Amino acid sequence: MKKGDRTRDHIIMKSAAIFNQRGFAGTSLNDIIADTGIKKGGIYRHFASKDEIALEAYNYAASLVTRKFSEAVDQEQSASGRLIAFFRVYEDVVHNPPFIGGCPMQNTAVESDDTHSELRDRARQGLNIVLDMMKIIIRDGIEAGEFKEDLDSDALASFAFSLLEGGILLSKLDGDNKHMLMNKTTFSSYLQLCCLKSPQSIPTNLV
Amino acid sequence: MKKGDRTRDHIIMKSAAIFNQRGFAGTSLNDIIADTGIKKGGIYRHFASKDEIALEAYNYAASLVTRKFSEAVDQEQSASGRLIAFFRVYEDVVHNPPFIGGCPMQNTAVESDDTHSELRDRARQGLNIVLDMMKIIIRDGIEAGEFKEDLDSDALASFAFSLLEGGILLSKLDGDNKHMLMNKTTFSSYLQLCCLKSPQSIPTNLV
DNA sequence: TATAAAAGAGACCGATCGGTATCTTTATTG
DNA sequence: CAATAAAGATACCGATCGGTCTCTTTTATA
Repeated sequence: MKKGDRTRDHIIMKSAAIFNQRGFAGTSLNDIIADTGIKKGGIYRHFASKDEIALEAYNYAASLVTRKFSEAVDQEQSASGRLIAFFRVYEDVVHNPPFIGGCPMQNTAVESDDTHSELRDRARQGLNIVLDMMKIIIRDGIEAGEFKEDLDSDALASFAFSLLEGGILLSKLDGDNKHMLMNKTTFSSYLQLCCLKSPQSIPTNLV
Repeated sequence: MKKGDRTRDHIIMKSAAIFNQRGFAGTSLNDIIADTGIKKGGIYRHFASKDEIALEAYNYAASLVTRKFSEAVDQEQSASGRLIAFFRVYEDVVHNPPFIGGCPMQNTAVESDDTHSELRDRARQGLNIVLDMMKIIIRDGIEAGEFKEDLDSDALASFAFSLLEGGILLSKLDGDNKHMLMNKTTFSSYLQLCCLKSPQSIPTNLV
């Protein structure tokens, strides 16, 4: 690996942390210069524009969080355990998030929604990656007989992911992990009471 | 009402729409000048700084959404109906949100989380206002015998609001209201199956 | 309606924005 | 180790940033 490639990676990693905390518009090249210790001429040797840095930075942060999701999911055997694993990744979002600044998809989505179509598209990709992970887990759970057969995998995936992202929002804003933890608990009981086939399942005449 | 006060309100209303779409850092005074038709000198006669405009703009947008929440809640009699009413306000978040640009609390929270403490404090106030509204509804529902007595009002309020905010995030990013609608449906069935006391309540030995 | 006060336009301020061109230094490779 | 290519620093660019000042116009009041 050449020197230049290492520098490029260094810039991406550092700027990802800044972008994820201050946003695209809220981050200036001087911020990146200050954090990387590399002057403007050095930075622009590796990137054509601020946009290119931001796109690469998002990819880096998002793939890192996705990897942590995968690792947490792989530690669980049951489908419900795997769904709840996503919450474990963010259980200390206030002081120890999987990536500094919180969820890259959330931060990027909210800012770029009405402003930066390229970044928004990346965030949309990230959304679909996580939703697909969840849907596969749910369908596997149905096939394995853990979940009820008429379970709507799309609805449950959106439900779980919304709850996760909403919990991140509330806990970060409040400076207290309690919202995340309560959501995890409530979601867990929802899975047991409404999604499991047996033996904790509720009578079918009530569904 | 004097001319100046009307102008001030006009600036607040217009800039609230811009800030809620492009964010604080992503909005320049020239954007506000372009949208209001008032030149810089005219604007700075009514506000001391861009920060002051943003704070007033947030107050305006947030109070408007809060009013729509109240109106929707007031149309329902049951506690579960009132909780679901919050979702109705955002049911067409993609094309017809209660305020252009989406949820002001969400947009402000995500951007100002690590950058602008004054704006973050306003967003935090907004969070607590909505959570308190929900908690009151839930406690009233318990007292009225609609909800089970051991229901955790804090947990259910965080749960409902997280789901709402997460649904807004997913639907806006995806450009499709389906996430919001699915969340509303799933949450509705959760209320019926896990929160109602009777007659739809589930057997107590399963709770 | 005269007059003072309020409101707004327009020019201007230094600082910073993203980005480029040139020159020096550092790695890489024959 | 020499030659060359890669990498990075420095200085600079025009544009725009938030904000101020002065002067004109409009509004409200006596």
